Amino acid sequence: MKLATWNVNSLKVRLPQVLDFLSTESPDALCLQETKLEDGNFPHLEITAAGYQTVCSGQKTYNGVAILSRLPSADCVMGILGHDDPQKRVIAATIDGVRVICVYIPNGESVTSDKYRYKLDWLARLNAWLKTEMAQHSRLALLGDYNIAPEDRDVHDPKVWEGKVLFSEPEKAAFRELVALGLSDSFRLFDQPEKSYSWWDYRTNGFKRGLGLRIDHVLLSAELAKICKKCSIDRDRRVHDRPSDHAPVIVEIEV
DNA sequence: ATGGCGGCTCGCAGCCGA
Repeated sequence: MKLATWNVNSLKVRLPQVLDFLSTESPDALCLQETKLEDGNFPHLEITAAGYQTVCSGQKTYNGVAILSRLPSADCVMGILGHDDPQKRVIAATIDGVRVICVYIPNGESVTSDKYRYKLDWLARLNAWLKTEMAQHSRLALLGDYNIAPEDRDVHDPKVWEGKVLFSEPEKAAFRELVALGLSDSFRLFDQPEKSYSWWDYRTNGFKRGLGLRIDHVLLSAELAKICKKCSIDRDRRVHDRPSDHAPVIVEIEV
């Protein structure tokens, strides 16, 4: 089974690139973030024609998540249970016996922002909800844009980023608390190239300069981690004409 | 080097992302 996650930064703009990804990678499931589309405008025709079914939870302008899958999905849940949040950031579904949870964790803006407090509160709510999801599903994958670089090696210059949003201690602690639920960062189960990142800032011409962060992750439950065979970042997608600022992350599991 | 980009909108300027 191949699972992938990609913050597309507008599905309207990136649809041709998503269709190309589906045809060349043939993932069993693809989690999308920042679709920026209301559900009524979701490109179901094109996705269906590519051989994929969709569950989506979107809104215009901001946020929006979706899971595309070859096989039908079951028990779809939108949002964090008990958290009445107008921002569409979570969708979960069971696909071929695997609980696939797609998340777009808030950005936080800066450590002094109200949005940063919202981010930390949101992460605590996610953690609490995941406990119940994990109790029900031994095969569980949490994929998405976490907006957290968990370790020094995930940041092009840890000194520059020290204490800043995406790399502050409370955010890293929240990431470790997710791992402490019994999840594994699939990327670090394997040897990886140095300077492996999943996001590069458009504004600083970050991609060409190699200035990136690894903030898109696939966390796997113990049962999936022990049969995970590969995790990679598809950085070549960032070279494309009109690329998303994020690259896809792909995992292969022997299911 | 937090913007210089690139997406969005009851749009042509201002917002937000990370």
